[in-house]
Amino acid sequence: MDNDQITRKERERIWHRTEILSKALDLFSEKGFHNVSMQDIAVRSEYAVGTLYNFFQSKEQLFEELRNNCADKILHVLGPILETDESEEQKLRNFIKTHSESTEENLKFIKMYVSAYGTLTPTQSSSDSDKKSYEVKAMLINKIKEVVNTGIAKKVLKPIDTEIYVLSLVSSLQAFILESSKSYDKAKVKRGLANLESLFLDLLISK
Amino acid sequence: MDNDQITRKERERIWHRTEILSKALDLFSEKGFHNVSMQDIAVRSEYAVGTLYNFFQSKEQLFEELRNNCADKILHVLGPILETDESEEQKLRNFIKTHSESTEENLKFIKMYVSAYGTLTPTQSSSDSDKKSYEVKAMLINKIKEVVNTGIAKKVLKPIDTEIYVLSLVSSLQAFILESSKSYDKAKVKRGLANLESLFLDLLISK
DNA sequence: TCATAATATGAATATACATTCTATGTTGGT
DNA sequence: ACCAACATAGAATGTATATTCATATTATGA
Repeated sequence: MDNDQITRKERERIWHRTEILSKALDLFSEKGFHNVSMQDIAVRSEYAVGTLYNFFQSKEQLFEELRNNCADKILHVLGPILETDESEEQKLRNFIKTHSESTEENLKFIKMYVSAYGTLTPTQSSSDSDKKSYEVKAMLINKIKEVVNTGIAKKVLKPIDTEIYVLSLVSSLQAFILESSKSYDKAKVKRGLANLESLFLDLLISK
Repeated sequence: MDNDQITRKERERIWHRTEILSKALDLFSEKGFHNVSMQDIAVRSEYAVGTLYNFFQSKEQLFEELRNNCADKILHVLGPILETDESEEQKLRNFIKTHSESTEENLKFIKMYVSAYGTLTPTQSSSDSDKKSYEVKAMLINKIKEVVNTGIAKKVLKPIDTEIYVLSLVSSLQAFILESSKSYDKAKVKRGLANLESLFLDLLISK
């Protein structure tokens, strides 16, 4: 129980927290923020309502934590892909492909986010607690723009309107992921993403 | 006051109804379904809360009516564009271009819808009252698919995965409209749509 | 002008939660 | 086994807001 090592109690507490977060995420992604009550979360996570408040200040705060986790995870998975030393073309291909793996995990986040705020495309910062996940999204979008712009500057990609291209790419990926969540079929998702890839890459590569 | 002509009273009643609907639409599109109270609608429309219930059974039902109006309007504007006797290419171009006119009007609907359900892309019928607007959207998407497929069959368009193409086109248009709603600048919207048009048409036309 | 019907009103009621609080269990050290 | 310290429980409280309803206002036509 010395002070630089975490106690079992602390470990358990953290574990319980993540359990609650995980069940809450399931619920939020199924029904959306407003249609999930603390009661619901309590039942699903097999804790009492009061107990939830030992872990989280409020429903808002619980939700916010999920949102931030989400942002972190997405940035962590997708960010590095755009920073390798491969060609711009390859970076973009990898970026799109990766969505088939991160989908199962991130789908819930996407759904949750979308169900609460309506869109994943950055909008005027809805509330204020929103900030972090908003920044993360903006950051990611900027990285993609950068890759495309660099490619264009190097003349390995066709010159196009980067703004529109990236908006289109990102929204298409999101729509696709939401769409595939209906009937989850890994093979189908792979195929769809491959098609999306050739769709969007054809635009950038002169044959 | 004979029975086949509408009385002034009835006309007024209808007018009052649409006034309420219009103000409610403003509110819903600004803040989303859950963040607007009947009180809010009453104040904005300059009626008392109780009066609203003379016109609508419930908040839900009021919202549902707006949703259906929305679906009808969209279908009415965009449907015919896909049914002219122009070339498939031209139909698609017109479809995209038309978004710059219908934007101001439809933006509110889109925002309202999105703020309540998270996406405009058809998903599994969320509730059940959703049915109509769901069907309308599916119908529209099918029409676009048909146009693309016909074009491909006639060999005037390049063969691609229609499913993905249409999903991508529609979601990009929506994202773009939401995006442009931030800073409303008609010229910019036109330019953006022109770029989207060439983006998506390039994919279908072999130079 | 008055009686009646139709509308509109907003205070009162009902309901659905978020949040708090006290009682009850549980754990780990002695 | 006993005692803190801590964790859990779920009933009680407070609040926001959808919905109702008794009353007031207005319109209609004799």
